[in-house]
Amino acid sequence: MTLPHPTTEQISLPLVLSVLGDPTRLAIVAHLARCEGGKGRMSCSRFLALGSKTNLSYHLAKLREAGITRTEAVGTQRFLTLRREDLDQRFPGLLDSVVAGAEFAGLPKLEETFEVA
Amino acid sequence: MTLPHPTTEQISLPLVLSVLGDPTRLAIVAHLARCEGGKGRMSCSRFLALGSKTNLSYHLAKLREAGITRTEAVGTQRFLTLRREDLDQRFPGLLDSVVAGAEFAGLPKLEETFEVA
DNA sequence: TCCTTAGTTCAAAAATTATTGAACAATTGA
DNA sequence: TCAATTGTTCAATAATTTTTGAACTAAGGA
Repeated sequence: MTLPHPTTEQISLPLVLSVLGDPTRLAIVAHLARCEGGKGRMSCSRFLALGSKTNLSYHLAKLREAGITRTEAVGTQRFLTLRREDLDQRFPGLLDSVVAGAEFAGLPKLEETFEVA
Repeated sequence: MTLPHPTTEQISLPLVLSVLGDPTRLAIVAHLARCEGGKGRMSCSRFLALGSKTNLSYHLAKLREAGITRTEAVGTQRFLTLRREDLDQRFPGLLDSVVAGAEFAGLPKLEETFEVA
């Protein structure tokens, strides 16, 4: 069961910007970038502090559809990773500046977590 | 008659991102950045190809309120400039990467124009 | 003064996005 | 097998954003 992701070339700048413009989604991206040097996989449930299960599912789908995150299904869980390399290739410097700015944006903060699996 | 602009510190990242996420507004910003090394002043009417007078007024107000552009009134005209220094200070690298990405985003293109006044 | 130009404001309508809860599916563990 | 966990989908609602046209303001020029 593979979820649909855009290819690197399909990633659209206006879409990326508007998807990142939502505080909940920006907090998710900032958290992914902060944890394990931005290479971490993280299950959706990590983000439950940011909203209901349903609403989170909606926001995470937006991130995936915009090409910002990759979602892999493992069992009943979904693991999220930042598509850092794809984004850096397509829009050099964008993710870094957004993540840096997000640290001071007063977004909902999530605890640092360590992903074992 | 001075229009309200946020101070540099008031510029909010999520707001900047969502305002730039609209293709019309992104085209305006890309055009401002392209002309005269991004230092150009440009009257609103330069952008009429992108929409009606009323609609443009709406989008330009969004850009101003987000702190992306500065609008000065001169007679009946409004001149727009990019707030490049403020944005660079607040979110280093963001504007450059957005403008670079916008060149390949298939946005509505405006003619290069030369502002005399 | 009267007209034109440049742009805003307002209210309504249209369109899009976000949020919710109920129902569902798939996996995992007891 | 049964129950719990993880998350999705659907339909409805709420909220926000975008677009439009009519009316308006404020200069500037004839």
